Amino acid sequence: MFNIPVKNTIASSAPPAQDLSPVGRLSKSEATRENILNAAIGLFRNEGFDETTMRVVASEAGVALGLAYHYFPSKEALVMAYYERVQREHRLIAHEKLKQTRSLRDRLAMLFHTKLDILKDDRKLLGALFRYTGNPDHPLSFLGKSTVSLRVDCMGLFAEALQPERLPDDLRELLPLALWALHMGVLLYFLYDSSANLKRTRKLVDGLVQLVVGSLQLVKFPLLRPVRRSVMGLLRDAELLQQA
Amino acid sequence: MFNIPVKNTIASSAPPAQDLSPVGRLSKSEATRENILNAAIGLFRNEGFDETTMRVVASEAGVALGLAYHYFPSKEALVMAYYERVQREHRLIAHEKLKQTRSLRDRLAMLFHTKLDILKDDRKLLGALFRYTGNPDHPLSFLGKSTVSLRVDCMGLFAEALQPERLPDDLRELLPLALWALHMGVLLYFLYDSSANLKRTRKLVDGLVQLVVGSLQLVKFPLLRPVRRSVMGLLRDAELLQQA
DNA sequence: CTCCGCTATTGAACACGTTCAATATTTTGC
DNA sequence: GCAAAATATTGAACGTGTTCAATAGCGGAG
Repeated sequence: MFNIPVKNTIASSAPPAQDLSPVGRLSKSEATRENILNAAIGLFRNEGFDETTMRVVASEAGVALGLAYHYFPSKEALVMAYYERVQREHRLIAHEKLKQTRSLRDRLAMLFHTKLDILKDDRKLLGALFRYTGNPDHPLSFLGKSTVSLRVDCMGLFAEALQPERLPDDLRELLPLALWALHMGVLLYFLYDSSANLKRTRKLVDGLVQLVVGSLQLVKFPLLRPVRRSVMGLLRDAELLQQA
Repeated sequence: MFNIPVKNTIASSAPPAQDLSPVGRLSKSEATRENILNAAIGLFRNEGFDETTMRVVASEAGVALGLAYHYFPSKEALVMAYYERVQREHRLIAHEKLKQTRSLRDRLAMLFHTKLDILKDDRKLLGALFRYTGNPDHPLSFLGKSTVSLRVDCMGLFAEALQPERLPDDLRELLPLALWALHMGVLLYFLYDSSANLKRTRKLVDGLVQLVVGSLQLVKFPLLRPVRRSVMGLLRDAELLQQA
């Protein structure tokens, strides 16, 4: 179900045909799409998501209302497209920095902090992402089936950060999921953080990472293997982890 | 701030003129409100939240569209009113059962399971509650300021369940919040649980409760006091717990 | 009883997200 | 080059949540 973080490496190694034709390397259709998305992101950022109407998005992008719906099935889909960009950028930045970071603690902290760097001015955008949390079947639920790839992508980064550590297999399977969940919690906290420059969120991240790394030492202890087994069993039964 | 379930008792102790006139002990205005709410809940349950229009709610309740908005500021407010009912019912049932339940494990499990009993057919309703998770300032955000009393109420039940246990002070302060958060997580899991009769959610609850009670034994261990202190400090800094 | 103020109630109007049939433009097959 | 198929683009129309000015009904003061 997951472990597909190689996808784009494949794509970038085999350049497609339209690479030369229109502006830059984007086809006209792709350019229009970007246009609309950029207009939307800018407006959402400045005016807020609810305050921005699709009519204004379209007119800001210089196209008709209907065209926005040709490229994006709904207003929230624009936010999801934004988040896909965020994720892509996060992967690019983080993947690079992971190589240069020695300790697990620093690697994890870096992953959290770079994500916050990307999102820091986009609270209003991020908030809209949570709108379908309670609608399991909605294509934009960030817990739903159709957003698997986003989760996998993020978990892949955490797995990479854990790579050099000596870890029992069960933890290596469990931790990316746990860290992804923690990371979602941090994003939620960030949305509610009114302190200047995300001071509180940053501090929380440092504390949590410290705690995670500390607990990890404890949990790796072989004596606790049966406890880990029962937790893994619980999560497998709940289908939060793949069946062994 | 809370503990105000006496409102109508006051009304009935100083009998005004309408005491006999309408149904039960409800004033006409209260009856209309209940009418609209009941119509809404029924429709949400059967047709779904998004599928139900306010016009249908109003006509089902036998009133004009505008009147629904006189009693409820928005469509989602109907769901919040529903959830307040749920919470009240949960308190009534659980408070009673808490007295008859001996072990902590059983008390916690009972709290979770009775809540699920109440909600089991209302997935579609519950889902709408999560709609404003990402809007900190929205009055219906279940993490926001205006819904404090709901959280306090729920945490109170957990505190009550922990009452007879011998616990260090910090844990007594921390656990209700932690259990509330866990309980929200379980509700979210429930929304995504497609197994028959919530089988998976029930099993998850039992496993989690077991895990919580088990960990509690471990965490109570005096040797771990410094760890607890640092966690408490982290949560206080994050203002997730009140300043000491 | 009558007038006044208050609440309950109405329904038309508005703005917005979304749909869709129609039109313009580009691409493809020959 | 040209017809045809595919794609891009338009904007009017629809349904829905929400607002609000206007009306009805009721309870109490004089």
